[in-house]
Amino acid sequence: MSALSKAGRPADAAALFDDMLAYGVAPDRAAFSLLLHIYSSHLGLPSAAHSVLLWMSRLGLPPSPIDYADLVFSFCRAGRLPDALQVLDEMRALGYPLTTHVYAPVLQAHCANGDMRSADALIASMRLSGCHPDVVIHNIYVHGLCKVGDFRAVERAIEESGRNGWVPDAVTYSTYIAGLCRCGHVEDAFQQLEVMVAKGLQLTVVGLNILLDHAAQELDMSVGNEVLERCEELGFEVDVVTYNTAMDHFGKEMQWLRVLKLFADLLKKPITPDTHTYNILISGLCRAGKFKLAKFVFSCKGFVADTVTCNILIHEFYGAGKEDELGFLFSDINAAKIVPDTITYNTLVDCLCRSGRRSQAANLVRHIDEGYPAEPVAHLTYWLVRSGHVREALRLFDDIVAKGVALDGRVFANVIKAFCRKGPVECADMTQLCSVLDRMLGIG
DNA sequence: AACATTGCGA
Repeated sequence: MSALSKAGRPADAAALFDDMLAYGVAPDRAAFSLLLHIYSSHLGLPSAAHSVLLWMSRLGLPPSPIDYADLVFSFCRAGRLPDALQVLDEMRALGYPLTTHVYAPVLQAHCANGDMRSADALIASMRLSGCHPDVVIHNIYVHGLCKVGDFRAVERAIEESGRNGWVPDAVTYSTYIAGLCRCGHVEDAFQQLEVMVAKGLQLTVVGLNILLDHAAQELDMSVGNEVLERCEELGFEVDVVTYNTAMDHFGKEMQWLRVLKLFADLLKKPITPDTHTYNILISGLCRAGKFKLAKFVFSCKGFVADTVTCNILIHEFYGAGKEDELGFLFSDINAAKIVPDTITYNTLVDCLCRSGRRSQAANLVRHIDEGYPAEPVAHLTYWLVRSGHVREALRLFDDIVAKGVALDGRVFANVIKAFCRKGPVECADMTQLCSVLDRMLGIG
């Protein structure tokens, strides 16, 4: 079981436990612990893990503190905070030690909920119970503060770190810098970069990529053509994402030659392009009108297309009126077993509607998945209303309701958006809008 | 136990 789970086959490992029972071999404490770990950490099934815990207790094999910690982690990751807190209480009742490892996922869950009051309370209770919050605990906390945009509190936490017995590390500052970027405070982010460098700390590669990404949006990237070389001069580690980010920005500015040059540079370095790289390249080539070259890249050896590649190509080829050339794509989709996602369907609906093929789009939406998934329906509705076919939209709603599918809020939002887009000129539409909204609210 | 950036649709 251990070997299978380490080889990335947790489901097979769990099945092996059943085999063991079937052959009459009685599991010992270690076997139960392993099964619990597989359910909680590898398969993300906290309820199953919990039943293993009850099962072994009943057999007189007391679960260890590590088993309980696994369970806490698993409930937190599944977003089941109340269950996690209950397990925590059981641990307290049993007199098991509550370590930072046990508290970390709970704190993480509070932060993910944006509930910083509970996060503060948890850290305070850790101190009271004699479990000193360490760097990792504070890094989780800082991430939570960044998420809610409370940068003053981040400053305060770092300032008080000495008194509270922890030392901010590269993760602390990388988290802080990424958070500042996400809120558009790129200037402040660079200031923190200086602070951390002065302390002898190096930004993580991911942190660097985030900073570059946001800096490129603010600064004039076209001047900073040699940004990547400058990075390497400064000793920053550059990876494939760094190149992808730069290529994407030049692509958005329609500087196709620069995109190609960066791609060529990348190939010369010991950096391997990934699917993102090729997708950025393909979308850039299409937008530059180089469809033949895009097709060539698609068929290159070593490039594995994914759903996004297909979404890009569908969008671009339809936009250029070249949809009959998409045959190469569909033969490849079947070969690679690429599964269309909701964006694929949304894109197809948009493309069909844009070229006036409303009934084809309606037919598609009717047959996706179980029928009438929310997002493609919302896209179809948007186009029907925008092109003045409100009656068709109403008929669509009837079909959906008749099939027993509920009208999603996203459909509702797109109806309003489409009417707004039409503008105040067509006053007659106002009564139409009201009748559609009444229908959706079930009062018309 | 922690930080997560790049590609598609409206």
